[in-house]
Formats: sequence, structure tokens, C-alpha cells
Amino acid sequence: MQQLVSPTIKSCSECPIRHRAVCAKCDRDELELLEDIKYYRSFSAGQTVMWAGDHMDFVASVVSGVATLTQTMEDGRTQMVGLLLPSDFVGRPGRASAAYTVSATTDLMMCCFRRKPFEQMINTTPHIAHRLLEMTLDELDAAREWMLVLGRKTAREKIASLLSIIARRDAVLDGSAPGKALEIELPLTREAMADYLGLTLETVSRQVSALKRDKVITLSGKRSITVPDMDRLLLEAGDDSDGGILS
Amino acid sequence: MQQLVSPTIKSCSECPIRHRAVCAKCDRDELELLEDIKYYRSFSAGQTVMWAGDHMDFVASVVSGVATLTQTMEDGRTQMVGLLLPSDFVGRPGRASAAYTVSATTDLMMCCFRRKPFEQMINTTPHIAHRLLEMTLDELDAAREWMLVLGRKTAREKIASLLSIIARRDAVLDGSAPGKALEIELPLTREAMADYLGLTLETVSRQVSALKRDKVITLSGKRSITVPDMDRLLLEAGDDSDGGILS
DNA sequence: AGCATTCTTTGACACAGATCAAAATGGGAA
DNA sequence: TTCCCATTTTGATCTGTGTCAAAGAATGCT
Repeated sequence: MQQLVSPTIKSCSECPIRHRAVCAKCDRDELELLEDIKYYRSFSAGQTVMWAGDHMDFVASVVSGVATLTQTMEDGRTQMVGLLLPSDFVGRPGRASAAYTVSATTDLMMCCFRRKPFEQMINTTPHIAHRLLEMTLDELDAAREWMLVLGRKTAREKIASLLSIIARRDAVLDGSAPGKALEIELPLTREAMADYLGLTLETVSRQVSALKRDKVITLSGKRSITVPDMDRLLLEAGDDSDGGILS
Repeated sequence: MQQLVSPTIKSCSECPIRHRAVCAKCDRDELELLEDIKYYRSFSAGQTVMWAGDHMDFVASVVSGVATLTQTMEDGRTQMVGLLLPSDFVGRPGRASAAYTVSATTDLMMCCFRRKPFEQMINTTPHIAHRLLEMTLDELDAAREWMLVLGRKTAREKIASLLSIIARRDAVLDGSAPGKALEIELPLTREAMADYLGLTLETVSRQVSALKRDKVITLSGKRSITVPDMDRLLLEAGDDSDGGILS
């Protein structure tokens, strides 16, 4: 995983408050408040954190690693509905069963909060509730952006869109200069990419190869990708303006 | 539009709080609070309420009629990302520009709240903030459910899924007996359905005809559909259990 | 009523992506 | 190193949905 430390980003992956360019709300006192109801759980790559329908007596935030939210039909067709990165939030206050299957795609550390006290805290601490609303609205925007990708984009555009998202996130976290070549580490297998994009893994592989052949990306090993020209990639993704699935 | 009145549903489409089987929060005093910052706007079928990117100094809720949220790429490809029914909420506290294009698909009445005072009210009235969070989480679930539809379902399953959603909503509002044949009024053109499902209007037309041929539905006129057997329709939609895109 | 316009259906054909199958690559264990 | 097994790539073929085109309904206007 990329380091979260950077001059411009204050990350607060240990509290349920997502990081921001400047996270004004994440002051000491909030962490104190949470201190007595939180505990940590770690998972190794490939493990399932919970199955859809499981009873869930906690909410959590990702401290490190990558996890996925997926939905599956009886016949096995699978769709990823969310990608959880450090500081992302899982679970729903007021709901005792998991709506989606959560899986660790890399080694994963989560910070869990017992649900009941967490819900109480929301009620008594308005600005945490407010922050939670803001995060949920961001996720809703991301989900809707993804609906456009799933419903209307070609396989090549879908791949480019996914790479853009990951590249943009890394660029923000690294604070790298705009216009510079970006190196990104893919935290997903071809199959996971396919599940995210509503494609088959064969199509994913073919389109990744095509983007490599057309010099939009360079591969070193199987999971390490270099993007020499971010604007070119965004063009391939069919994104108007700068996209912005991650706020 | 269907009447919202029913023995079991208390609707509160005039306040920004979505209806529920029993809407415990919608008491008189809240409406009073809102009284001085709200105003009404009406639109006729086909009108655009606002374009993506427009400046927006209000948030609103749908009083009557149906509206859609859509996203469009430069080349014209369009994806609907939300269907707004009476009592649904539009706009985002803290954001001054519209993220999506909002269009009236039927004659539409909206109840608008000036953004600044509305935001203040959220900060001073915790249970309205709480209600807003709950509504947003419901929408997020709906969006994610739709990601499965867009990414993994066949054209026939997509049509069946859309009809299920509309049928289920009507069934709830009518309070009709389970197992009984349902009559639903489609508030969407074939093109709008296509935009929702990530299909072309020709494919939508063909699949609707196929479902009619196979006696899953009956058409009377072009927009009026009868579902003799709801379980059969859900089966066609490929939904495990009862689906539940609308909570 | 007759006409114009918009929406819907149906047909013929093309193509993107799925499916089935097999080979190649790479990383980890001993 | 060498082998083993996961993952990925590549190939051949098939199919569902898109595209292009035209004919039919429905709706509204004069």
C-alpha cells in the first residue's frame, strides 16, 4: 500500500471520518471520544470479512489495505459495488445485517466500533453525524458515476475509467506533480477488475493489453502500471472534464 | 400518478422527509419549522428542471409527478442515475452546483427550500439531519442494487427488474393484497427506460414485447401494464429473495 | 375530420464482448 | 535453482445487443 503521509493530506483512518485535503474536523477530542468503543481486526489477502446477510454488531473503517463490496446472484454472477480504501467506512448505523459481502483483496486492517455505542455517539455528537452524511453523499456520487461506466461505456473505456480512479487517488496521496508520469500498483486481480466493470476477465486482459500496445499505459510485472500521460488516459475513459469519482 | 393516500401510509411529501409505512418523525412542529423557507415550483412533462453544473441555491423534494436524474457524455450517451418519486429529495447540502441533470417525465410539483437556511436547520435540528442520512443511505443501497442490474443482468432481466421496482412501489402505496394481479402505470417512455437500463430503446421494445408474448405481463395501451403474477416477474428479474431496491 | 408529430414496433444485419479452450507467464515453496 | 499452481494471455467461435431503416400506432393541433 501507498503511504498515507504527505504534506497536504491529513489522514484520519483510525476514526470513522474519511480523509480530506484538509480534514478540519479530525481533532484530538474526537479520537478520544471513540477510544473506548473501538477495536482492531486484521485479515489476510483473499479472506472474506463478512458475507451478505451476516449479523453485524459493528461498523468499521479501513485502516490499511483494500477491500471490496460485492453482490452475487444465485447463479454466481458477481458485481462489485464498492472499493474500500484506507479511511473508507463500512456498515450502516441502524442496520444489524450486512447488505454486501466484504472481502479483503490485500492484507487488511480494520478499525471496528461496536454498533450500539457508535449509534449513540452519532446522536450526541452532531458533527460526526454531519461528517457521516457527507461521506455517504460522496459514496452516492461515486456509485452514480459508476452507473454511467457500467451502463454506457465500452470495455476499453471501462478499463481506462478504473485505472483513472486508482491513478488519481494515488496522485492525490503522493502529492505528485500534475503532468508527471504516474506509477500505480493495481490492488486487484483481473477477475476482480472484471467484477467491478461488468466484464469477463478475458475481456479485461485483452483491453489492458490493447492499452499497453497503444502506449496509453506501460506494464512492469503484472500489477504495476505506469501512466505516462494522465490526460490521455482520461480521454480514453471518455470522461468529460476531470471525472471526479473520488471527491 | 397514483394517489398517495392509503390507510397504512402516512406520506409527507411536503417536507424533505421521505414517506415511510409509518413516518414517526413527521410531526407538526417540523413542518412549522420549514414553513418560512419553502416555496413551490411546478414543471410540465418533458421540461428540464436543471442542467448538470447549473448553480443551485435550493434543495427540494418531489410533491407529485416523476423526475429523473441523468448524466450525459459529450457524445450524447446518457445514463439515468436516479428516479425521483413523490417525497424523494434532490440536491446536496453544502453543494452549490447540480451534479446531474434533473428532468420532469410527467407534470411535476416540487417543494423547494432555500439552501442556506436549510443547511442551518440541519445543523440545529439533529433528527432532520438523521433522517437525511437515512434517506441518503437508502439511495446508496438503491444505486448499488442498480449497479448489479447494469453490470450483470441480461436485457430481459433488466426490463423485469425495472417493472418490479415500479410494481412493488405501487403495491406498497395501494396497499394491495399480495398475490393479486397488479396494474401499473409506466411513467417512462421507452427511451427513458433504455437510459435507465443501459440499453437502446429498440432492445427495450423487443424485450417488453417478449415478456408480453410469454404472458409475464399484459399491455393495455402503451403505458399501462398488468402483472398477473408478481413472483413470476421477480423470477424473470433474477432477483434472489424479494429484491428490495426501495427499502 | 385530417394532418403532423412523436413514440413504438419490427426487420435485417453488424459487431463488441462472451464463451470455450489451451498455452504462456510468474511468483512462491522446497 | 526447479517445480508447481495461480493467474494471465491469446486464439477461435458464438451470441446478445446495437445500429440502421422503415413501417405502424398514438396523440395533439388546426
